[in-house]
Amino acid sequence: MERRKTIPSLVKDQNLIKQRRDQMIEAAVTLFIEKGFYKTTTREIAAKAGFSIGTLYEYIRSKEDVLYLVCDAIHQELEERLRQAVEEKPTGRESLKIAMHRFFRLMDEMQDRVLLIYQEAKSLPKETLSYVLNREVQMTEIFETILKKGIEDGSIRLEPQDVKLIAQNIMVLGEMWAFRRWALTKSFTLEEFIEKQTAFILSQIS
Amino acid sequence: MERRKTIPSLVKDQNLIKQRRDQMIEAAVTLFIEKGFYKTTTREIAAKAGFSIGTLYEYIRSKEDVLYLVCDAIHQELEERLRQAVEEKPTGRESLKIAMHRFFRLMDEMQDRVLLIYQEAKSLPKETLSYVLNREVQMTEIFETILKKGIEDGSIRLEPQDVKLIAQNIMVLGEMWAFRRWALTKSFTLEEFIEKQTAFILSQIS
Amino acid sequence: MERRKTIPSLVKDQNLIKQRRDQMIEAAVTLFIEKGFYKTTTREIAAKAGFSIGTLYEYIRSKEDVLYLVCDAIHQELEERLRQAVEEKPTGRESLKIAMHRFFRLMDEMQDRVLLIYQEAKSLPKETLSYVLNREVQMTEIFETILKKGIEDGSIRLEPQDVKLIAQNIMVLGEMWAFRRWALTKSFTLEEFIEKQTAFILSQIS
Amino acid sequence: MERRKTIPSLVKDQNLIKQRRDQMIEAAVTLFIEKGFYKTTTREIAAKAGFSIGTLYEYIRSKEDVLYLVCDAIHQELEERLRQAVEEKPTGRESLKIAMHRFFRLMDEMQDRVLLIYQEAKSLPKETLSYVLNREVQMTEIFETILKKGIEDGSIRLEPQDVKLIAQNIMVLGEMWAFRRWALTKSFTLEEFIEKQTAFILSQIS
DNA sequence: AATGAATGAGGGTTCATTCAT
DNA sequence: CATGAATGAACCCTCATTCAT
Repeated sequence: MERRKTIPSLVKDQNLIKQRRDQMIEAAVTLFIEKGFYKTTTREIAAKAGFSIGTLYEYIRSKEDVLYLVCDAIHQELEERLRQAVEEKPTGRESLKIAMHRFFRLMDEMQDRVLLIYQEAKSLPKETLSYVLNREVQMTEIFETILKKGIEDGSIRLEPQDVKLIAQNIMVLGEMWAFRRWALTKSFTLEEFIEKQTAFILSQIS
Repeated sequence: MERRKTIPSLVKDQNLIKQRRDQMIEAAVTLFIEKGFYKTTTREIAAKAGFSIGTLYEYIRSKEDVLYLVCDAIHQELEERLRQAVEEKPTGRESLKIAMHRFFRLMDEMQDRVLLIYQEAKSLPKETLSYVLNREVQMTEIFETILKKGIEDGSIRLEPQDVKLIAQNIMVLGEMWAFRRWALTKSFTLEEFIEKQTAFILSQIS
Repeated sequence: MERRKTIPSLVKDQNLIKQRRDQMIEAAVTLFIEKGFYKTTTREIAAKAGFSIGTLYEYIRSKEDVLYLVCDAIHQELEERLRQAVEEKPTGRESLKIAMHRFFRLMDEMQDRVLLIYQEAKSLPKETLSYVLNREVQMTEIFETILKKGIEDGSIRLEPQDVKLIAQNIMVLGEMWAFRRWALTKSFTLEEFIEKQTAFILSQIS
Repeated sequence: MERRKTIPSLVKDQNLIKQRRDQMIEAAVTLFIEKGFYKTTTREIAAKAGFSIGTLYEYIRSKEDVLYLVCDAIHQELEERLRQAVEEKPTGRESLKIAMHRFFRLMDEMQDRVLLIYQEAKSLPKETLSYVLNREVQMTEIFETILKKGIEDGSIRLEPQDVKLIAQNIMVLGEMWAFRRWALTKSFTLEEFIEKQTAFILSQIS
């Protein structure tokens, strides 16, 4: 499995690296969402981050590094918050219900950033890209784990070979809210959407 | 509703415009898939299309026009082929089944181009973008129509207010194959995927 | 003395040449006044003249040829109308008075075109430029002739060696109305201006 | 009144901005005189100024900015040197005499640059153009002031409403030497020209 | 460690001119 | 004689990256 890439920096102080990179990620996220990766200049990122272009390049090697840091940070947050949402409930089925609700709300809250990674990640160098895709897999695995638990405890009825597919379906239906909110909000509120999609999935696995 | 944009050309002969634009679309599709919109130069497009950069600009005003033409052409093909796939079957349920099968295979065949429009359309000027999004809506409406027919003839059981959601779910599950094939093919063949997803949707409307 | 240049044409029919060139001069004058020589394209000239770019190049060899034709036409008109204005009066002094009045009014009427030749003529190829400058000389000579006549008939008192200078002063004061009308009209009407400047010149030759 | 435009620069160091812009103005003046604004490329300006094209654009936003800087610098020098030439003499009449002499010599010395602003200023964007025209007005006002002083101290006899006209006549007769030197030098030396024109003007206001 | 001036390859676009029809 | 599609050199400008201070 692809592991997290370490972006080299000319600066030694690890705390400083973290601090400066956090600044630049925050700046870049805003700018990338607003104008996209290609139309954002490194100068703009540096300016918004509050330091000079020279300093920017002390902490990264290329503009693509910023994109990687941004994608990584978003995925990080996404995954972290999804994991927090996975509460231990008596049954896998209950866990799944809660997890899906949380996940869907997460997609709503982080809509811009979700869109960002899906639209700009392709601009990453091939090697780095595969790492980012792997984050996807890991997130899906969270649902796989819940599903398996449910199968074991009997609260979920599902062929083992279909676990992956259902997990991916959940992911996709969640991302759907981020991608198609402009169309969906015409007919549903977020809560209605969640209710229905959760019901659909659950009906699948009874 | 946004209607199709007409891109002005310096050339008057409509047949020639169609011919040259077809050439340039074909060239651009290949290049955009390979390296993305921003990393493709207008010169490369012209060269691959078989004419000079000057000629390219006789038929478009800007690079963004090429992107629009490309997105439009892909959507056009997508929609056309989807409509062809919608056969008249005795029941709406049967129609849906066939349509979904065809649609999923279409997503497989046109994977690259589907990815392309989803990743690059955002680079279109705002106004043009809304036209492209509208094509999405129109495609979804094809499934809505089938669903409604099925409700009427009793072969599909579904609350009318959920028609739109199910239609969108179908679309999303189809696009899923284009977006996540790299992950899905590890577990399923296209046919298995189709079988399962169709069953998933049908189980929801029985 | 530089003589009028003949611009070669691929077309043989002299009447047609005159007709087409008149069309293109009229179009070009408007466009050059509006946007200047460099910002006007040959395509625009052809379009405004009512024929195709191909046809344009049947009657000239280069864009500079159009500029020459335009400058020549304006000078032609200028000189012609100035000569018409030079009436035979009993004394040179009277002739001068009338001629100046007419000349100043001419500068008012043809302001745009006068400005045009003074601002764009410099873009002519060197050789052609000297011909255009020569038209200036010829116009000045009109006033020289009148002055000399006045000296002879005693109505004008002026050292012969100063004839050229006074003639040029008259020209310059006239062109002044074309160049500085934006400032002059704040203080004077055309008639006031003429009155005063004529008096100014006449007072010098009494 | 239009005030001086500030051209933004990406560089912050004000001294550096002045230094680099001086270099670029010097280079541009030479080139513009030689080949005109449109036939001079930004690369040529950068090269002649001694830096790269990238550096050029650190100090200006567009080629037109260079033209503005050039026009501004020439006008600046023109006005400065004209003001220096305006010595305090006992009478306005004496002041005027001296000022005209100096002004005419200035026109001789700066002939090329005077021609340059008169022929290329029109290519400035409208807004900027009006600022440049205003410099003209300010220069004319120098002569207006002297004339008024002469009227007050009785050394100049002139209707107040004609002050502006005479001031402009002086300007025009001076510029005449710049514009028509090619014709005038056939008959006069600079000193003769000055002598005669000064006498003409003075005879007007006695 | 931070700065920001300098660089120049490279991109999108224009437009005078040609030439086959 | 007229047309207008094709050409490509050349232009202006951008911006990621470097490096001396």
